[in-house]
Amino acid sequence: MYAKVIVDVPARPTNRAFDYSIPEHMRELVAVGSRVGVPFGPRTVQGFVVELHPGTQLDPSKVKPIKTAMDLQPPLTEELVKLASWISRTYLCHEVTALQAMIPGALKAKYERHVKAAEPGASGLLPLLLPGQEEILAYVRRQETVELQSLMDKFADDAGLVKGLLDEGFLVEIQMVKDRMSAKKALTVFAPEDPSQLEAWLGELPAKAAKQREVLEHFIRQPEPMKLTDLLTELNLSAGSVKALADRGWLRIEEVEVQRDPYASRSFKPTSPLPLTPEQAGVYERIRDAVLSERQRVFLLHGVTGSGKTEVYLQSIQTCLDQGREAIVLVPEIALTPQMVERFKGRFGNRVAVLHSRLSHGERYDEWRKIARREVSVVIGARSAIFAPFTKIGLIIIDEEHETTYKQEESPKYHARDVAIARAAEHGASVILGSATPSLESMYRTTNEAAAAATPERPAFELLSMPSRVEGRPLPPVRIIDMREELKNGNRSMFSRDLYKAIEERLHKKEQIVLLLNRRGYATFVMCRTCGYVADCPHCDISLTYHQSSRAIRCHYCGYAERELSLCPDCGSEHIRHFGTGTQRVEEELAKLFPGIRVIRMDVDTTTEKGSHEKWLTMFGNRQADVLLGTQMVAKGLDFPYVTLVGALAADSVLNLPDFRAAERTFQLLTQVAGRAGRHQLPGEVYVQTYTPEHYSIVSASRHDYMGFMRKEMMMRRLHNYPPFHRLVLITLSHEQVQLLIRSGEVLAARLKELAEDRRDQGVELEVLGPVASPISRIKDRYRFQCMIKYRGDQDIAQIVEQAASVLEDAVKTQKLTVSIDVDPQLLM
DNA sequence: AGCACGCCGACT
DNA sequence: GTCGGCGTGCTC
Ligand SMILES: [Zn+2]
Ligand SMILES: [Zn+2]
Repeated sequence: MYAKVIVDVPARPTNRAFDYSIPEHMRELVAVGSRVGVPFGPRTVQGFVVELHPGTQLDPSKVKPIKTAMDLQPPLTEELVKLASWISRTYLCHEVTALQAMIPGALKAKYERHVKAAEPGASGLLPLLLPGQEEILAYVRRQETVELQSLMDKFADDAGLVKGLLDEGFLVEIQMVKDRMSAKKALTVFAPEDPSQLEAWLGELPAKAAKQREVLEHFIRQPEPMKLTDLLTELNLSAGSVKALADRGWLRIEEVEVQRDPYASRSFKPTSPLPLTPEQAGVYERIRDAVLSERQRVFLLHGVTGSGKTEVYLQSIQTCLDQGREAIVLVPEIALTPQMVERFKGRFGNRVAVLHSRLSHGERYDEWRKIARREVSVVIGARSAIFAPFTKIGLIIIDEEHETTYKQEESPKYHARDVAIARAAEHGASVILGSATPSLESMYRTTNEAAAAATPERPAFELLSMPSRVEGRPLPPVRIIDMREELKNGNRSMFSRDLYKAIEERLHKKEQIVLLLNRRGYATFVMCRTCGYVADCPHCDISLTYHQSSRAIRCHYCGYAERELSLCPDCGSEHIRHFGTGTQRVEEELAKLFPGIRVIRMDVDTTTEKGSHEKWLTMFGNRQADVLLGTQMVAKGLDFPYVTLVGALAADSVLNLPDFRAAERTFQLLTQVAGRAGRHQLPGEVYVQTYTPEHYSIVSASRHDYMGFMRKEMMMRRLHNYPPFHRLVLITLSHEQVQLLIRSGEVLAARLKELAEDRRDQGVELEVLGPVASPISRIKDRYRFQCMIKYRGDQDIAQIVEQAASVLEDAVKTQKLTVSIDVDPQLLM
């Protein structure tokens, strides 16, 4: 038997399967999707088995055997292996990178090189050792095996001697491929199955063995096995007494694999399906029928905030589970709060696994294993949960589908929405894309125009709408405030007079306020007030940001840091201003304007600590503060019944960015934050401060008019050939020398145009923009240039891009040029 | 990506 | 004459 293996060497020439023979004793352990250790040239690397064959095309004597089988059960299903290949072709990444993205971090390869001393005389030579080598050899003999790196470190001055010992065979190398996961084991105490036995033994105990008595009594009360550490703390004992009982053979202590359940300590109130409104019921029935049909269907569910999408999700999942199939729910990381988890655990109990980045390696692995072992049938998680190794998926839900976090910024640069659709095709599953502000890309695919161009790979979407709020409360009125007028009237503060009054009123009535400040345009920086000098990173084309906590200024891209300045390096002035985050400034101003105001500030500075995000929200929910002030992150999350005022302080700060999605982002953010006000009994109000009050994204958001915004924005996009009408591929090149970079960029652009021209008769038509300098033109001393390709979405141009990029292969190899390809980029940086 | 093999400059 | 520089090419 032979296995085709994708090796863990992410490079162009190795981006293909290599054949290995499967030793007889490994037959049972090697399957499609297993990880294996294989010899690759002079070293040993990890690989993924992607195919099994009875024979090989190669000269069998050239084929080496697999060295180690790393899994008892393959961590990837055949479907996921196939999906990895699709991802690598679609997003132009190495296949192994796609495979790696599908397994939990704990299983990522770790390479260790160990050495041991050769058997004496094995080399057949009299040991002709250099001075010092004998010492090294003796050290290794004492340790039996030593990790090569630690040996090199220990004898750092004589690294050459170590190398010599290796070359001459006095030391032999053992290469190991490991993963970071050693299943966590805990000593567990077991009582005999017959509890009456324990009572009998109780009598046999010497009177003074009080502690041992306690242990036996415990197991009479609770015969279930218990972790030793838990037992010791509960009964306040030392291990000796338990050990003594085990020595008598009365109790058994064994190492048992533990599963960490991060939610074990929480109890979830079981909930039952709620009655649906006619609107919800109509939507639910469409989804139910699709799930039951077991065919791929994609729904775009446009539901205003508060329209009760979650209940529709829950009941649709129930349908899917009743059918014996599984469900995946994706939620933006920031919205994956305990409250959100609770809604799913409350309904489906321990059939739910939760995957998110705040779990430790081990916790994540445990949740993942519950999925792999089919102990659960629902997964809720952030982007990468789309790779849950289920085998019978019936439903995939992507909540807040417009969120950019569903696009991975590192390779593989996949979009979870597209991966979901690909998996749904394979499983005959339905996909629900839910949002109050659907992305234009998704909306476009519900149109007749898109339906006409639909392919199995890019199916049309079906639009479902939930335009009314469940509790019937209207969306809050939104007031646009023209900050130019304020300026004219001499108000230079961040608060307009109207917003000021509104805040004052809420404070008086003891109601709560949410204030939003987009981060862009209010970034932190350091400036000399005398000469205007701004501290820039010496390695990147970006200003340094001020970190109040460490009193340092640092670069967000390369980590370069220096102490805060006291003198201007240019003019020597002492008038240096360290601008904190925008929110920090707002906080200061609030304190000045409203003495005694209680403000919770949520931004990158205050939410880095694990769990802090939730802590602040809980505090605010308990009315321990008057104002919740923050960036994007306050736009999401909980319902706060006492919030009656929402203020967007600089609504247009995103609009000024050179990004064709700026209007869409602005609209989404304003709509989302407006949904925070007046969700319960008390009526709410929203104030939007802006310097561009006439902009359609702001006007439409103030009217809660998604369709109006969407039509206008569609027109703009069509006019400029932007997505969703055309698709984009962004190719970014980086190198230390600008000249080489420009030359490479030009070669690439020319090659792209040439290849497109060659295929003109096959309907290929693409526009190549650039090369131009990237918006951030230098990072870590490397300059960056980019080419943008625009093309009609019905073409498959991946192969052309791939081929064109290969002309740079030489420069990549010999000159350290880097090429990064982003298909359907979300950020044009 | 690594790592070995192989062919030219400045050292004992 | 040799040590080591990194260009070139391969890995089942
Ligand atoms: Zn200055
Ligand atoms: Zn930098």
